[in-house]
Amino acid sequence: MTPADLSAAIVRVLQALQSRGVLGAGDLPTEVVVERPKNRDHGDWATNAAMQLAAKFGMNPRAFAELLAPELAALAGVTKVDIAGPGFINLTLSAAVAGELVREIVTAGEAFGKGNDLAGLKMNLEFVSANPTGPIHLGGTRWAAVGDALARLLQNQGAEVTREYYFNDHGAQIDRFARSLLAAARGQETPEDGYAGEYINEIASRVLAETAEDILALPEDAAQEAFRAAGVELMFQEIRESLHDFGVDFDVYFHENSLYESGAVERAITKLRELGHIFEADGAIWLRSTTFGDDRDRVVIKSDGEAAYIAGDLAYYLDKRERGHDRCIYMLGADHHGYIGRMMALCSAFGDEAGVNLEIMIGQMVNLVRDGEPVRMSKRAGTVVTMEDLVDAVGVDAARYALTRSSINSSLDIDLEQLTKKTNDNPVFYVQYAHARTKQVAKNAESLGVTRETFDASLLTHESEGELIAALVELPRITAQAAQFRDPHRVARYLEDLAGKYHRWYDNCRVTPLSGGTVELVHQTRLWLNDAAGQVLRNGLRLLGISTPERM
RNA sequence: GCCCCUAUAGCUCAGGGGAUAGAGCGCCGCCCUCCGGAGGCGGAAGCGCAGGUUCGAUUCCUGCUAGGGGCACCA
Repeated sequence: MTPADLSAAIVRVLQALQSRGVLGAGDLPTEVVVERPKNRDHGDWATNAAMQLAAKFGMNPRAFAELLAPELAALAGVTKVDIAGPGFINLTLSAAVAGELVREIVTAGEAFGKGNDLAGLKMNLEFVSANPTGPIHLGGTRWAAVGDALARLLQNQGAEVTREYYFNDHGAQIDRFARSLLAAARGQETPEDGYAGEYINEIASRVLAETAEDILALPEDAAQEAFRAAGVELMFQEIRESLHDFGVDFDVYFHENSLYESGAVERAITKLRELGHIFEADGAIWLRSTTFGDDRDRVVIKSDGEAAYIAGDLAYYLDKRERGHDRCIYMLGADHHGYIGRMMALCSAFGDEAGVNLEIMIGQMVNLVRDGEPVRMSKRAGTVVTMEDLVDAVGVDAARYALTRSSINSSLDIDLEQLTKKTNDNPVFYVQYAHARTKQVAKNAESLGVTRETFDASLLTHESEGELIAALVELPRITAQAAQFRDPHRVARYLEDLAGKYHRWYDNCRVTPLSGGTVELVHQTRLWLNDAAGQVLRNGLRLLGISTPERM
């Protein structure tokens, strides 16, 4: 019996009480909170239903609980019902009923933990979208790890997810990039507003080496254009490779430039004009975004005839929607929070529902720390830490895990030296080790003749077994919640907790008999529990995009 | 000036209204007579300040303080 089952059972009891007239008229909830009490003495599960509902029926919580208790005690598998504190109802289940879940987990296998909260929804998740003017650094690496995990979580709830990367290959910054390459190729100093760094020199040399014609002999404009085209392409390849090595592959790499080439920008503006949200002033074309709560109207086409950045955003959003995406999620860095107002406004301007069809997640910064002191990252000083640097230092799993286990609302400090020197400190190993241990235990058990022929849930009576089972059955709730709140870190924290419960169980309950002992039913049954733990750890790690080694 | 995020143990962080606030690392003390000690057990140690809502607030609201990040006809 899962907590969800218990919740449903309690609701049925409430309905029965009402239909018998024991309970007066009033709306009943469709589910009640059933959770694991912190204190083990309070039973296996607890509900605050009486406290939540008593006032509605004009009763005090304890009296309400008294009404409910005998009915709950009569449920199959419930061995004890207590009323405690202000009106908590504590339930204790028989070991057999609790343990039966172990068989369900093993039977469900990889499907355990899946849900269908988002079934039928087509979702577009845009993340990273770093400019192709340099390698991906720590901030982008965070979104890569979190975004990919979130995509997995949304898919896990039945959504059809498109992972998308918006590739800003249009505009002034790209010109700066091209000029920087050209200068580097000529051995000149970096332009005032240009990009510097070893990678600029490398790309400049590669462009020279891989282009047949002599670029440097071309007129200025043509030379710059040649470096722009080839340089962006090389940078793009590098970014895509880094991401791939990081375990993140996008379904769509969308080129901003294509919006201009295809006329999509024009179409988007025309559509908004028809809707009455476009006006002209001071020689520029504006979106009247203040109609939709933005704090100022936005220039779409500048007075010099060039498109402002938001022009691309308009066309891009429209394009996503026309491709059939019900929900468009943008993951942006904290430096883009001022963006939310205009983005929501453009969503509304198209007649969509802001916050539903368009959703923006703002993630805070990643800082580099050394010996507890913040390290100022500077492109010029060459102290920018890239995705590749991080992976080289700590490996993909540790990097992804470190970036995923915290809420994106918190800024994150990464101490590269600490992660480099003492990788054992990283909690990912604690979780992966637990998984590897389940594999090793199973292997030993099999070699000692412990089979899976029999499973008798009533034998799982040790306290650590009850704790472990209760944690295992939480996976579906955790993954559903993580998807709903867009919080992959909940899965990581859950796994750490689960790993601890598994290690504790391992220390208390042997799957294999002591030498000289005989294999008994309890050993076979525990092998099932061991398998279930391995399965849940595996399912959880996969949702985070972390590997599941069988030995470490 | 306005906007966003944050403030929980020595450190890095969980905790999306419930009972005695958790984990990892660090510190102190234990456990190798058996499935991996990358583990387990015990201990010291904490909700920035002030109000409010609630039966109940670390959680929700307001103000204050502190830290981080933003406020373009840049992209």
